Amino acid sequence: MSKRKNPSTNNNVNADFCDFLMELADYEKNVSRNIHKYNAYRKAASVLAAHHKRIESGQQAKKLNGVGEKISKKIDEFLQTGKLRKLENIHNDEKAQAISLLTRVSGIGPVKAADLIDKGIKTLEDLNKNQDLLNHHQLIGLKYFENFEEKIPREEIQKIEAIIKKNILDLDCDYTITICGSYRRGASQSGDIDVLVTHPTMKLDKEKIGEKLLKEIKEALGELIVDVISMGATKFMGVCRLSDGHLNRRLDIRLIPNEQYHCAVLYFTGSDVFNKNMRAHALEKRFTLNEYSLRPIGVTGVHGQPVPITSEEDIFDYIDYPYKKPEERNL
DNA sequence: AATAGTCCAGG
DNA sequence: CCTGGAC
Repeated sequence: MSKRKNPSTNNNVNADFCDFLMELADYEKNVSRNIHKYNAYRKAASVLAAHHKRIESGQQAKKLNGVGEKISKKIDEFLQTGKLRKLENIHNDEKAQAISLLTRVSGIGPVKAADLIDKGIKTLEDLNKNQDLLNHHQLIGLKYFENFEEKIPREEIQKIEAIIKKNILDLDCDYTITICGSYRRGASQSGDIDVLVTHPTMKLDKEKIGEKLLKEIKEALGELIVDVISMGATKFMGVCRLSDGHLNRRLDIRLIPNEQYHCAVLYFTGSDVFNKNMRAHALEKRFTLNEYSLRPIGVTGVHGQPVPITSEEDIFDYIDYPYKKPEERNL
């Protein structure tokens, strides 16, 4: 997923509130470094986005779970004046603006951004002149700054998918490959490409095998891969590009042990809200569901052994949850 | 009190 | 080992 994220904005009658709340959220995370305020603003934005009636007053908003006194007052101020003093101040604060810019570079977080600004580095040009201060990931983030903020059209991912599948299956036809994320849910564009791979020899007990397989896979993709951000035993993070006329795209590849593949595909397909709902339902049925497994919870509260899963549908069946196709998981 | 938890880089 | 950052 890309670094810039906004709450589902199609036909959202409260979008203007959500916009300023999300901006305040980013400010709290990146500048104030207050993760709890960040979460609070995001929660308020998401509950407002889900509310299909236009909010007419702070008092109305306050009835929603996640909106308290402070945000309610901000909504009143925004309704009355069309702006927020707090946000105006932030816009006029040079340092805050510089941090907001620098943290848009992949690999630069709030700590690194503050450190750079202490050294007088505030713009992308400054970064370009001081590349010695950046690690490998940050250099790639800078190199592809504009590309990484562009959405990827579905048709392009389809082409990349075909190449990835062909190359990996040529290597060994026993691989199973699934592109997850919003692409699997049918989205017309996505922020990045998230590939899950498994192989019959990838068993839970023998972990060692992963490093070799992942390197082989990366090599097999050849010139599709234009940069590597990180590469471990189970996860590759990098950059890919189709040969002509295309942008550089974020690509992640994860090697998953066999036993966990369907749970991982479910998890990485999302959406976040869908996962949360499904996990809550699992709990009601006394199961615990995560990215790795589905396990029963005994009467004593002890987690049992993972249930054997042979398909994504299995997971739904076990917990009596009506099966939803990936396209129906866009919550 | 606040969502969780893991992977990888780098020091 | 720990921290930062991404997911």
